[in-house]
Amino acid sequence: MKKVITRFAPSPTGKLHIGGVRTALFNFVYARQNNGKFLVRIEDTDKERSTKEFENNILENLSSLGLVPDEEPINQSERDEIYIKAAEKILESGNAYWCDCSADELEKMRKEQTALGKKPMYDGRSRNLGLSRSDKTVLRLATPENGEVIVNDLIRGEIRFNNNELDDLILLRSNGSPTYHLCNVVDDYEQSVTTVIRGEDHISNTPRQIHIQNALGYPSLEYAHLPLVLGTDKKRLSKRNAATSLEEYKEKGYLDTAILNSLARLGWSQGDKEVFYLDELIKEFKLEDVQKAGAIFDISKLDWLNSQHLSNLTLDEFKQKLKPFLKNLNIDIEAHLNVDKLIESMRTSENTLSGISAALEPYYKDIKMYDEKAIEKFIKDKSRLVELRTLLNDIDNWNQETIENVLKDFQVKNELSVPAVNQPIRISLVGSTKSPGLGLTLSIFDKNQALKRIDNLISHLG
RNA sequence: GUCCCGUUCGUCUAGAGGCCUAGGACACCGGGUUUUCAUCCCGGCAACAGGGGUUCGACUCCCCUACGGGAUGCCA
Repeated sequence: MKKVITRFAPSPTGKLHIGGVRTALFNFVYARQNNGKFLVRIEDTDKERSTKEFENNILENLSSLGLVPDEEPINQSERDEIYIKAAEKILESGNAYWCDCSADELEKMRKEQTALGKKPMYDGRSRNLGLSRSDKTVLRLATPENGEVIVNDLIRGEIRFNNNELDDLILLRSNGSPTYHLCNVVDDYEQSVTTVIRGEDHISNTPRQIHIQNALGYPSLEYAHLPLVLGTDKKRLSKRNAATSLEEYKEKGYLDTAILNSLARLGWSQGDKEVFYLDELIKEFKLEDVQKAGAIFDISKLDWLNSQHLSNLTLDEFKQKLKPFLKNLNIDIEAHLNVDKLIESMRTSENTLSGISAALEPYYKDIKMYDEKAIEKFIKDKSRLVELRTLLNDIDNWNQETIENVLKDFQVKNELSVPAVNQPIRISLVGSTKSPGLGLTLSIFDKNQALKRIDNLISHLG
């Protein structure tokens, strides 16, 4: 049995895309569960659109997710020689020919075909012309005209294509540079790739690539075409309908593990289990069980998954993850008297780290803005607040239990409703009516801070 | 247009001819806990695209239609 080798082959024409992450993940997991290798190959043959910046973004993000390739990634842009050699081999074997059709001519041809209701495709007009190489000729593969190619797909089974549906694709451009199909096939062979796991949008490329393999005498590969990740408009996820780059999700405060989890569950499931970590995926994932239909990426499921992954973190881990998000708000996470108590009581307040950070802001900084509606509803005049301040000021033993008892006594004695007592204090402390239990919230601040905040609200009321 | 792939609750999915009165999760709605918010717990709503076969029996198998997506580049 040959060692399984998978690869993720992005072209660096944009930041690491969430759909790309899923492709990489499935490649990684499949390699791991077969004790094989996971490779990354940068397909930067399009010199116009490829940038080093994007390449670095892809590589860095991949490794931050833990999808680390087992070998140093290679760049196709540095391997022209190998591809050209392969192209020459195909030419020598008689399976390729030079074609001098201009862009205009080809466009005209396609228009005519379309007008006749035919599939626009190169008609092979230069095939038997015996042209030789020039700066105006491209090298085309002589695709078999009859018969069919069968793609054996791990997810979809056999897919058949008639050879007469396939036109003679370009191997070498007129400037001599190799094209995607050639490079892709050659590198899969050169890197001993055994299994190609990629997006469904490549299905129709597969028979063409198989023809190149055949012309080169390469062994056949295993294929798995993944359903596409879709936006809510049912079209492939694009900037038009959602955040597409991994970076954007990280910046919003989604955990790597949660992102991976939600991507894995898109198109695949295992019983009733929803929460997965990478090691569990490696144990339980089955490529054959992947769904065939495209799947809409639902942010609310990610939100929930994120909350699950967040709650599975220890307090220390959680604080580490939160730290940079607070820093973005100019907050030093340790700059609070009761950091651990505060963070622990607030960690379920929102689903994302950025959301939690925002919710934490009033605990670290003075209240900039009070919820005026809440003030209107719960604070008729400041006299009660003044009264409560005195009450709290008299507490010597400043802890949650004592505070709660004092407030309860006051509330019962004066026959007041709980909100009538609690909400004014809460608004003083955090600016709104949202906070953990009041005794807990008060004890998170020290007595002086708490009284100060009450004073601030009193003076705000004027 | 042509070729290819697909189609179960709003969304992700379970379902390999009787186990389906179609299960779970998210979302949503209602209730409980917290007399705030969030968490948590309980409950509810909600789907086999349509039509033909095959079969004693079809979500499951076959065909057609419809719809959706992908591909049709000297992009990858």
